Amino acid sequence: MEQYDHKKIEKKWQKKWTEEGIYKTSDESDKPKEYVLDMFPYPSGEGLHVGHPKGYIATDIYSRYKKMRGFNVLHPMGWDAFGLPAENYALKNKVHPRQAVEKNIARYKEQLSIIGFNYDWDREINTTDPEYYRWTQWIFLQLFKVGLAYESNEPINWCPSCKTGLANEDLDNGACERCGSAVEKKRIRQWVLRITDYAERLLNDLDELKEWPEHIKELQRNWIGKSEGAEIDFGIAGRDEKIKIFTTRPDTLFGATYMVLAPEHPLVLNNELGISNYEEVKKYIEEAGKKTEIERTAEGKEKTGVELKGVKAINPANKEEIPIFIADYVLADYGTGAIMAVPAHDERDFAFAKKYKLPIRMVICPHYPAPTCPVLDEAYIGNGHLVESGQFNGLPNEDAKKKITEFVGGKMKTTYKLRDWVFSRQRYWGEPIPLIHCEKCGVVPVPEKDLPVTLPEVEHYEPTGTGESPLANISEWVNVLCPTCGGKGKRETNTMPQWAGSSWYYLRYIDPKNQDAFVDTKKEKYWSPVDMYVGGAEHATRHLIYARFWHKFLYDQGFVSQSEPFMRLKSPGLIAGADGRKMSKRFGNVINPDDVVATYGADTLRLHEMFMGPFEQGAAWSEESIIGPRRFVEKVWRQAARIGGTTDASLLSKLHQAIKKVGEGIELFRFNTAISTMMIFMNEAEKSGTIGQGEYELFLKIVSPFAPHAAEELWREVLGHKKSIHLEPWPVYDESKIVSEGFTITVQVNGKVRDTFMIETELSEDEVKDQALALEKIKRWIDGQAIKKIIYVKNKIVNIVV
RNA sequence: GCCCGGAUGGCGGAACUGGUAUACGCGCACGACUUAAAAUCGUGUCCCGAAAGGGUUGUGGGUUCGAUUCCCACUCCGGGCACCA
Repeated sequence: MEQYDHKKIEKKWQKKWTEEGIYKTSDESDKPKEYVLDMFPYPSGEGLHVGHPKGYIATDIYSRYKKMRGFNVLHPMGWDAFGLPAENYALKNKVHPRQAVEKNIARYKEQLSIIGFNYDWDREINTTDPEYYRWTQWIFLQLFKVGLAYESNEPINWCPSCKTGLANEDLDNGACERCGSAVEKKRIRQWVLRITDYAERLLNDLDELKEWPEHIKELQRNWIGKSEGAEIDFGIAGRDEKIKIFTTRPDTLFGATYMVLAPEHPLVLNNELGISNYEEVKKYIEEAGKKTEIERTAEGKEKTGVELKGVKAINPANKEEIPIFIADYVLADYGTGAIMAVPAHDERDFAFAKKYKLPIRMVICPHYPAPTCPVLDEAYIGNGHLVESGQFNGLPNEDAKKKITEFVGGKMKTTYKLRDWVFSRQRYWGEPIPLIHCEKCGVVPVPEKDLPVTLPEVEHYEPTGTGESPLANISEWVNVLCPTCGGKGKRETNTMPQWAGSSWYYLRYIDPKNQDAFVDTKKEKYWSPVDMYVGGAEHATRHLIYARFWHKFLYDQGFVSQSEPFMRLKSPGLIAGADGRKMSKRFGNVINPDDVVATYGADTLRLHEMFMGPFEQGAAWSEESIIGPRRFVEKVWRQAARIGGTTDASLLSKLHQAIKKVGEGIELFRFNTAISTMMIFMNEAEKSGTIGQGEYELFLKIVSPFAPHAAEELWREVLGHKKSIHLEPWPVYDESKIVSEGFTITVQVNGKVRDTFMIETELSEDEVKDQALALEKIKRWIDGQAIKKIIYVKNKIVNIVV
């Protein structure tokens, strides 16, 4: 038998598996289905580093295992290729984004293929393929039809020097990352999706996702940020206008000693209140407008504000006239953009009141009845009973919330942090939004039969400088006839964000070539939902919320059969560079999987990444320890030459333990311990010398998901099997073969281990205790002291308390 | 500031529902094979101690016959969110 040489076998089998089509998925099967999905990558120009495949290796092992367990498995891969990264890469390298994407995809695919993944490439999808984005556009039209898409003027980050909109990500401390100019807010016409209509369901249905990690669900809950409170109108002294505020603490209304509006509050912007110091106010508004969100929200920032002179608000609870301020710590787009300030019971209001010497009135006392209310040196935000609150005095504050709200004619109201989803970009490289602006009919959807609205070829795909998409410059594309009235119309020139294509791609894999529908209903019913979804935790809030939103919408429209898309979710911990920092070209710590495969082989890379530690935990790359998994593969290889005779009972026992534990480990994504179990078996096998062929084959099968190439080579070339090991059933372990070699009883005195002894078979409690007490060492430790009690844990421990 | 993780030998980590802490791997040391080296195999490897024994899972307390595991307080590290009324 030849020596193990990964270079001789890995490419060979990858080719053969493709030729034999062993990874083809059938839509018709009596088997139960299992849909195993990776978050698809966007093919950047940098190529894969060694951290990227971690999740793919896990799903590869998992899906191979599920196939062996008799499931019909769907395990596809594709490309999320629209969006800024691809566009920026193209701009930088002076090629068309399409060409850049094609090149990068080819590179990614090659890199993935040499690791030996079992994707069904017949189902490959690409979000930039018109046959794909046709359906992305179609889904948008369905949203539009029911009123979930609307136009609105939304603020964006605008770099006045580059003349382009910037994502938060492209900001460097409030300035443009590229040119360093201060970034402004600019309002621009945008398409927005009403995701907030789904806030309550997106929140509640998290409870049904039993197999999602709790911390990811928590992230989503915080992102949705439900809070229950009240909306209350404050009058303005001597005027008819009212100012609506939102508060979660209507119980503290009597303690409201001033009011704060966001600088962008419409009543202030339009100077509708007769403010006497408007010049000063205007200046503050301008200052606030210049600041980025980052500056406005910096930690521990001193509160600033300006009083609106000549105007007073009326506290509706006690009719007191109170001053009104504007301050940038109040945000225009949360709640109503106005608050009542209760300095005694809110930390921010407290800090502000101290600075501007405003009255602080305590209306909730922790101890009731309090002889006097203590002087506060910080806000009291806890519970208590009401004081100085008229007829509500003495009520527990929780009970007072509703009562006070009703008393002043307010209403209880739920708000969410979640904001509607700004769904347009003024960029070239995205799906065109399939709408036409008609002079007569307004906004008209492109008829479904005319989809896709394809991206036209342009000479310049750089941003235009006007804030409009480059598509706006192509008049022959923009000017069209209105599909409704036949009159003059103009195409919408905004494109969709990268999130669009990734919000439904998992459905397209089910039926990737369907020309008549985004997915066939029957196939969708069979494959949905995704059973196992693996991808980075950085997508916990955005991608996973957007996809859940679209899925629920499609469910409501009757297009899909399940209300949630992803049943089980796992996030791989990040693989950092050897220096402990994030792998990045910038730090020069990037390890390319191609190099690792060339040196050690794909099987070793796969084992190593899974053996590094718990799957969901991060780890630094270490080239030093990869030799361990490599030695393991070599041991398995060498053992094939020692097949013959029989397998002794102890090795047989280890084998069945391994079958059991490896299966459980894969199910639970505990690959590191699964691998150590296999190593233990191999060590034992080496010691015993020979192994029966049947037993060796069983072991090869459990190794095969981890090291598919070596296992296949041994199975077919060395052992002479005709069909692939990857089509074999998973071995059934035999509990009776897992023979125990007796039990080691630990004897403790007062909880400290003093001795151990073996019992061959299970004995009665009294017999074990007698044996323990008879031990010489134990006798010495007890040394005539009175035994208070003896605790016995079956087959494990005797603890003698003296 | 808030939320979520985490802290175990020289290093990565293991320990099922509270029951012998340090499995497995790396590294290191010694030995076998070899003229030699590599590879491989074997033995050892938490700390103190000659031994008996004692100590040890970030720190300090608690519950328990018994705590890496449960509870309280704190320190440090990683991630997320951020003046959300």
